[in-house]
Amino acid sequence: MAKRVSIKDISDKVGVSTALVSYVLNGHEKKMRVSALIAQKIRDTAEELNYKPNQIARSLRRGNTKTIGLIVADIANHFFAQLARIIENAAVKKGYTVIFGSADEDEYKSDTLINTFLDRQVDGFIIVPSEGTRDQIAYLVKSGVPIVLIDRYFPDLNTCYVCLDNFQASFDATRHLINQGCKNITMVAYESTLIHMADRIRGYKEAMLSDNLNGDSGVIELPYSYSKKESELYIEETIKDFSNLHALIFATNSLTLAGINCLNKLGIKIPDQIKIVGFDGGDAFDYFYSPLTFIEQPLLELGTQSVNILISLMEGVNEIIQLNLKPILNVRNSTM
Amino acid sequence: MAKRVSIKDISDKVGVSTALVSYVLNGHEKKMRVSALIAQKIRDTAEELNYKPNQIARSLRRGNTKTIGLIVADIANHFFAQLARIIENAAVKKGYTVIFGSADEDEYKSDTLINTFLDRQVDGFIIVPSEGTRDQIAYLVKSGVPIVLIDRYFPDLNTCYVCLDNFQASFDATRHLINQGCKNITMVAYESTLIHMADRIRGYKEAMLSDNLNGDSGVIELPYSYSKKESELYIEETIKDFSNLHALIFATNSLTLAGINCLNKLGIKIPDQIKIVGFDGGDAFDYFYSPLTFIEQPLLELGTQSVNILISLMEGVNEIIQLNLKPILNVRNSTM
DNA sequence: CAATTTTGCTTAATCGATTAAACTCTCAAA
DNA sequence: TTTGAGAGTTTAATCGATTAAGCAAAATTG
Repeated sequence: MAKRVSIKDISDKVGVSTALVSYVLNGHEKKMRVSALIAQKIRDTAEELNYKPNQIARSLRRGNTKTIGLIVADIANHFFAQLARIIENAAVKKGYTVIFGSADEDEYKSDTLINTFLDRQVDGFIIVPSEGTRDQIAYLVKSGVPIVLIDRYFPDLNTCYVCLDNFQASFDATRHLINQGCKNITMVAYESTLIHMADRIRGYKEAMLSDNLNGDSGVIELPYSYSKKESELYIEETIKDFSNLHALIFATNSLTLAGINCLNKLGIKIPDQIKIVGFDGGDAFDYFYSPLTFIEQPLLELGTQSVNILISLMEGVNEIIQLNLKPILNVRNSTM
Repeated sequence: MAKRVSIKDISDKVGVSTALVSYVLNGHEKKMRVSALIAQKIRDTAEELNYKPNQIARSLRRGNTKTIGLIVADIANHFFAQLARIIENAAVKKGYTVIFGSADEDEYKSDTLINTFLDRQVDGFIIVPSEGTRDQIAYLVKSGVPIVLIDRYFPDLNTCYVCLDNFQASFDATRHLINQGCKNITMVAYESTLIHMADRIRGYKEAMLSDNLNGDSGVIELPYSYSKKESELYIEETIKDFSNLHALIFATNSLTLAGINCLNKLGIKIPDQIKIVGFDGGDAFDYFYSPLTFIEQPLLELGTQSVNILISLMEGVNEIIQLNLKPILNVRNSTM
C-alpha cells in the first residue's frame, strides 16, 4: 500500500515545522498568529499533496476515535438491519463511523464483541442487550463508557435507553383483537427474562384481564436457541390442540414468520379461522396473502434518538435519558 | 471514561521496562530471553490489572488496523444484510472487525465512504461498487489498497471479485420459463451500465434468442433513483399494455417486490395469468400466496470467499482471483 | 585468567498528529 | 537605551505499543 502523505511531508515541502502545519489545518491559524503567507502555502501544499489526516494517529493523541460500536442481535434480521441503517445515517451525519457486530442473543458473543470494541477504543456503544448481559452492561456503565441501550433495557441499571413501550404495544394489540370479537387469544413469545419480552407478555395479560378473559388463553414461550424449524414444530404442537383458538399474537417478527408458516402448513385460513397480530414488520408481512396487522416500532425515532443521546453523552452531558416510544398498531387484513 | 490500564502500569508495578512487558505479552519471551520468573510476573500482573492492549496505539505502530471496510448499496436491503452478516462472521473468525457504510448506489456517497475508511486506515475493502465508481475503485487499486469487489465488478479493471454468474442466472431462469411454455417474457431491470445488470439482461436476451423468441418481448429498465412508488407506477404502466404477457423476470429483489405489488394491484393472478421469477430471495418471496421461483445467490460462498480473498491480499498475496459463482434456480409455485 | 559468548534487561526511536511552552525577532514605549 | 509586548515560529512532550540496538553482568571458553 503506497505510503500516505503525512503532516511531515507538508512541513518539509513548505519549510516549516509540523506544528505550524497542524495549527493551520486545524483552523488555529488566528489563535496561533500564523502569517497569512505561510498559512496559504501550507493549505496549498496540503491540497497539492492530497493530504488526509491519519485518523489513527489523531485518535491516539486526542483520545477519541469518532467511532460508535453497534451491537445488535443479528444484522441479517429485518428489524435490526433497518435499525442499523438508520443509526448509520444518523452517525455519519455527525461525523461518526459505525463498527458493528451481531451477538445472536448470546452472552458470550456479546462479551467478546464488547471487549473487541473497547480495545478499539470506540467512543460509545449502542447495544441491543442479550439475555444474561446485565453485568457486562453494568461494567460499561461503571467504567463510564457512554452507552445507550436500544430495544431492551435492564430496569435495575441506570442507563440511557430508547425502547418501545412494549407493554402498551401488546396491550393495544390484544385490546384490538378483543374488540374484533376474539376471546381465546394466545401469545407466542420467547422465554426470556429481558424486560421487553416480559412487558409484551404483561401487556397481553393485562389486556385480557381488563376484559375478564383469561381462562383458556395463555402464553407460549420458546427458547431463543430454537432453530426456525424447531420453533415451528413447537408452535404447531400448541396450536393443534386449541381448535377453538380465536387469535394469535406474536412477540417478534421471527416468531411471526414461524407462526404463519405453521398456520399455512396446518391449512388454517387467516383471518377467517384465526386472527393474527405480528410484531416489528417486514416484507413478508406485507406480501402475505392476508397482510398482517402488526405492531410497528417507530424505527426512525429509535435509531436517531439513540444516536443523538449517545452523542450528547460522549460530549459530556450527564443526563440519563430513558425513552419508551409509542407503538403504532397497523391494522390490516389479518385481524378483520 | 476511566483510564485504561497501559503497558506502563504493568512495567511500573513489576519494576521492569515497558519493552519487556511488550515482549512477554506478545510471545517473544523466548526469542528475547526473558527470565521465566519475570515473564510470569508480567503475565500475572497483566491479568491482575486486566490489561487490554490499546488497538489504536498498536495500529499506529504496526501500520495495520485489523479492520475491513465494507461498503454495500444498502444495509437495510435483505440481500446486503444477509451478506453483511456472513462477512461479519468470516471476518470476526479471522480477527478482523468490520466497519460498514451504505452507498445507496450513489457515487458521491461511495466516494465519501471510501475516503472516510481510508482515513481510518482500514486494511482492506469489500465493496459493492455503485454506478459511476469505476475511477474510485481504480484509484484504490493503483494505490495498492487490498480490495475485493462483490456482486458487481468492472470488466476493464483488474481487481479481485466474487460475483454471481449473472448471465447464467438469468439465462437459466428464462430457459426455465420457456420450458414452462412462456413465449412473451419481459425482464424488469435497472437502467445501469454495471456489468451485473448488463449480464442479467444479456442472459435473458440470449435465452430468448436461443428459442427464436424475441418479437413481443423486451426489457424494461428503470432508474435506480426511482422510489418504490415510482417504480411500481412505471412497471404498472408497462404491464397494463401487455395483456398477452406470459411471464416476468425481475432483476433484483427490490424490483421483484415492486413487481408483485403491481400485479396484486392489477388483480393479476400468479401463476395462472402470469408467471414470475424473482432475484436474490427474501422473506416476502416465501410468504407470498404463490411462493416465488427465484434465482438464489450462494450468499455464504459470496461472503466467505470475499473475506478469504481479501485476507490473502492483505497478507501480501498478489494473485488476482475473480469468481463467478453458479446461481441456484429455486423453482416454486410462481412458475408452475 | 583474559577473552568471548550468552543472558537478561534497558534505552530510545518510531508510528503521525497535537499542543503547551519556549524562543527569537521586531517594534514601540519609557 | 532598556524594557515590554506582540508576532511568528520551533521545540519537545505526549498518546500507547513495538522493536532495533545497546549495555552490563554472568557464564563459558581456550
